[in-house]
Amino acid sequence: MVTRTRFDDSECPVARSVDAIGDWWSLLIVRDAFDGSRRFGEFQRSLGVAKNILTARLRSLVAGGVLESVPASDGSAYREYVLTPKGEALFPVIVALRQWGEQNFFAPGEPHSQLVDRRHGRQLRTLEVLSADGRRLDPEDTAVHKVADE
Amino acid sequence: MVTRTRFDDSECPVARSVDAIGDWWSLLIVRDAFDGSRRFGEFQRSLGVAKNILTARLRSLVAGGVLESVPASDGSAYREYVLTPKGEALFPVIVALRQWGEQNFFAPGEPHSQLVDRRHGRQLRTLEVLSADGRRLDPEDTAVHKVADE
DNA sequence: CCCGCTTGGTAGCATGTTGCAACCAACGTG
DNA sequence: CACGTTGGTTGCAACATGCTACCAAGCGGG
Repeated sequence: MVTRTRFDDSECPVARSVDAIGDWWSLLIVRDAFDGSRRFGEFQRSLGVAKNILTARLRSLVAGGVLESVPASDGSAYREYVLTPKGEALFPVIVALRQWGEQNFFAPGEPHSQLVDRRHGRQLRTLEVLSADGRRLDPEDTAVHKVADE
Repeated sequence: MVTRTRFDDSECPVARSVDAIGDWWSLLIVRDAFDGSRRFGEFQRSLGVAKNILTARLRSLVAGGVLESVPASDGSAYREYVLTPKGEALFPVIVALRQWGEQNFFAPGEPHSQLVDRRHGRQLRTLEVLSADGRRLDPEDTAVHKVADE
């Protein structure tokens, strides 16, 4: 039952996101959810995480509105964990992490799982940060505009 | 001295990224680095993290090639921590987390720090996952293509 | 309906990690 | 050259993690 936020500078959206996700395991759970995992056992086998940890993480993701616990799709009495719309909105986060990993932690030609366009089976385009008028922005082209309720 | 990776499924780029960053504090350090923080004390004041933790995180980020320790820019004998190219490549990750936070954890009109285009001071466009030919992709339009060295 | 296997957990304990506070050395400034 | 600042290190207490054992509720077959 975590009520207090870990990071005090929570007017920053990045800190709130980080706090809402919880920990790295949670992020990998979300990744697996995007890949089609739904059942407790699927997550557990895929991640190799201890069951009590998985229990806690699933619960906190449900509490945070990222996952939702629904009746199993196969008609059994068990439950499944599926992404809510809020959880689905994490898609760019996962993709960004994936692309960063692909580009920085694999030797050329080293095998790794790949996220592809289902329609043509081709790799995705690398994510780009764009301005309102569509220019590509690098970190130095941006600034943090403090506060301002707008 | 962490040699072993925490997550065994490390043929997955997401897991490798997560492992390279280390923990959430590290990600907030990177965020602050994008915002212009360079000195130990700046990170410490901005994050409110214990100094021993900050020491450890800075070291592991340097070891991981995300940050680099350089002589201070003001001519003093102190050192500064700046993003390497690999660290700068985390930009989309931070932006994605920021946008997710903005869109899901703030009431409309609630104040929060904002990342803007330095040229016009306007908000950024929301990140989009695109196929090679430029179509916008939702999670269900993609699939994980297992292994395959290519 | 009963027996055994699977699923989805909980409980207890050892170990690792975090956070806090105190301390400290090197730097910088008057 | 004395004193505040910067950038740490050390030790310890508290908490989180991971492992293993255990367990109850499905569920399937005979």
